Amino acid sequence: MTKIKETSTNFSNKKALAEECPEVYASNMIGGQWSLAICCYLINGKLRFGELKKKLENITERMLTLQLRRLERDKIITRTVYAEVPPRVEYELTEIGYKLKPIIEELEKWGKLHKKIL
Amino acid sequence: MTKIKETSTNFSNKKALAEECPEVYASNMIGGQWSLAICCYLINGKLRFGELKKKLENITERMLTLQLRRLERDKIITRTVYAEVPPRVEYELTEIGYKLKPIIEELEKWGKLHKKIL
DNA sequence: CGGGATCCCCAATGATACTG
DNA sequence: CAGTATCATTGGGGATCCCG
Repeated sequence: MTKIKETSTNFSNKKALAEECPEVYASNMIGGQWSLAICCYLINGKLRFGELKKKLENITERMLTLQLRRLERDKIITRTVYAEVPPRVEYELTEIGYKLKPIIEELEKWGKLHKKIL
Repeated sequence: MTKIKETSTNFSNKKALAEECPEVYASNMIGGQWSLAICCYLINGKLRFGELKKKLENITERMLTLQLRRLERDKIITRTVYAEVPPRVEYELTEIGYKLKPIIEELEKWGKLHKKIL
């Protein structure tokens, strides 16, 4: 069993801030790393490990595994293992995971806006 | 003059992803680190360096400076220096910086939701 | 196929001291 | 007050190999 650190991302002392500040808390949950990209792809439905890896092109298997485990631990995605040969593992957003959609949409809008003023 | 690295956050190869994916791009801009927290405080109006430092309690001056410089470079905040003694420097969100508000609001909603299911 | 285990490096951050 | 400079540290993430 892989040891997962307590924190979602690397917040040294932002922990205290996150406690009282839901937006910072949320940002710590899905900000940075690959979490958001993974959620973006999963928002259209479940995907297998290999499919995610393909979509994320440059991610290493190690990283993908770590990120998925984090998201699973934080109840944002579910992991379903099928007892087959070869193995099949599917990842899907949880109910609250799907609720990230408005955030993603707003991020998308803003991202497009910001690119223009580059 | 402090050298600021090219990247907004630490995206190794997420760069490619961010190019075609505005939401990931946006997440790279404000996700992680202290960026979002800073924007949260500035959304209510301009603040001085010391005021930000106070609100962010645990941040070091060095870190705060770095984050502010990044945000300034990315046109999310403006930095105004007043030629006074003692010095006064104010930080304020730019137009596009203020447009982060919907994102922050959605993050806040989701954060509160997620805390409940802990 | 979908990982786990190890080794290792460097970029991000902390700590401390100094300054216009 | 609002930084800058320098050194020390650490853990995030890459590379590689192995497994059920």
